Amino acid sequence: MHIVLDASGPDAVQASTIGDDVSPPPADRRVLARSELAAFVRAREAEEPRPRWVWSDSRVWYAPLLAAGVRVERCVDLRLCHAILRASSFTAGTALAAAPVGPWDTAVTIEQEAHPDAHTALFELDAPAPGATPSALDEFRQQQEAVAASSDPGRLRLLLAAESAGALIGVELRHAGLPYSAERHDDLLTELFGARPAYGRPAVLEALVAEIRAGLEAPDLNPDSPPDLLRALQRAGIMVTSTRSWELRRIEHPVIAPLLRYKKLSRLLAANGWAWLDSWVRDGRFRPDYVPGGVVTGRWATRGGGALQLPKQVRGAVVADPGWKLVVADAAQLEPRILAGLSGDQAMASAGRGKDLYEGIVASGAVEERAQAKVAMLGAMYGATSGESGRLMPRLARSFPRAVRLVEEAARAGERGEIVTSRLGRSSPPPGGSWRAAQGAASASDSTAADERRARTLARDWGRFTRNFVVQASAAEWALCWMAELRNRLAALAPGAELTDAPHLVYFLHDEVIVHTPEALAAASAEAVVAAAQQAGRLLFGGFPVDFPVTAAVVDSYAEAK
DNA sequence: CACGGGTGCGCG
DNA sequence: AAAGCGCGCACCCGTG
Repeated sequence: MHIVLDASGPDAVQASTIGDDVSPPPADRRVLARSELAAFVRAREAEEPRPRWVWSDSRVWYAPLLAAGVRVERCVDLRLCHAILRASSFTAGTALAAAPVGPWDTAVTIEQEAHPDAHTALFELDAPAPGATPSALDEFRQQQEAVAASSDPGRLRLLLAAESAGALIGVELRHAGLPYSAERHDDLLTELFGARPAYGRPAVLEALVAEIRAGLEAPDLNPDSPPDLLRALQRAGIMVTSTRSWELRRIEHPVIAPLLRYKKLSRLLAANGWAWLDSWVRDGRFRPDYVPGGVVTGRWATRGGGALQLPKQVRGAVVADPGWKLVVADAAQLEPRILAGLSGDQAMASAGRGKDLYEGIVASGAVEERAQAKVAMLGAMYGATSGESGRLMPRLARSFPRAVRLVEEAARAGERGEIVTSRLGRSSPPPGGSWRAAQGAASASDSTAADERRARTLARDWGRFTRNFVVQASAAEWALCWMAELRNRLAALAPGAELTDAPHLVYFLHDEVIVHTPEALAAASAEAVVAAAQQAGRLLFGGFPVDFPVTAAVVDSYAEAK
């Protein structure tokens, strides 16, 4: 059963109840005052079977519900599902895919323009004004039609359900927040920089700047300016072509040590210093703005707060509440395992049976050392052409021909300008106009060698993107299934409890999750994490025997895990 | 003064 | 060891 929510006025919501066959008119259709919505949803969630809520955008509809203490089990996030169905090769030729660009394609932009400050907007966002967005019911019907007419309705249904679950989780993560000790963070900063300065650089950084200026005999040097710094280095006889740390690290010169130290410290201060603490941590919680589906591959993005770049250096400030624990879990070698499943490569799957896939590759005899196995796998998935990684490719291809063939074919398709598709049906965007123009110019009768070189470079670049897309996008699908399963299992550990009174997800990082749980349920939460990973593997790859081991550490602080 | 591209570095 | 995928963010600097 579905209940479709539509804004039907500034203060009114229309709720239409429809069955699994979405074509007949709604069995029930009612208009509610917005103030009645939370109670209505709460009541429906208490009945069996629970409905699947169908709405335009989970951030708009779900955040106020959560704020009112109401959780939902399932939804359809029409905006996210629309984006998938528009682009998927599975739905090519359906009415939805063929329709001209419409409001469902631009909804995000409209919201962003109306509410540029997403940080505060989350809880203030209103449902789209009537007329701004066409009927959710109509859109839902068109989406169902597209799925039914697609080449693989089963996989697409799973993808849409997982994507929608992700949308709910994104809102819940923001609502719960990551338990974060501002005090510990402040202690760390104070230890590194001294007391917080009222303005300007902390004394520690100022001293390093003085040391660097003296060492390079450049009294006015601004070490934050790469061109300025590069000139000063070269004047001092240090022949580097950039100011990147890894390049500087190879130079022997007394100025290098303070310079590298300055770079490391100033980076930490700029990205996660006191200013970051002030804007993003409040009441013991870090609340970043997650954007499910924000990356072309279906990975999540973040807007503000930099949640997906939380440096290892500060993870000690992520601490469980008293009487609570963190379950920190990550999927071991997720992407190579995904590749094994995608390609049906039995040899690679068996290399990954048990714990460490890279050790398994060594045991298979393809390479001698774990580090080689890792660099070779990454090279295969990213399209390395040179260096150690490039040299190892033939050996990898000999031992794992199916896996390597799959990524090679994805790369060739991209080079031809074709789209590629993930396990469950997310397709890559086609290359843009300038890409096509460059290919056209290279094959024209009057093309120059430069035209051809440029076209070839662009084609190879795009091939590396599509090569990686099939793996990264499928891994993102696995992660969504993992989290969706986990969310259900955690909810079952404490039926009826409010989100933050029971074990709940507080962090997600591509192949890693953190659960915040009362101590008594920590072991059960850790088991749920592991079981959910196995279920995700079955959802994506059915009976194909590829393992997805996850480590699940029960800890007080994020820094204690691995 | 705002904006956009480039650089560098944090994460997976 | 430092190229090969996907990001976000701070900062610099040139341009309008």
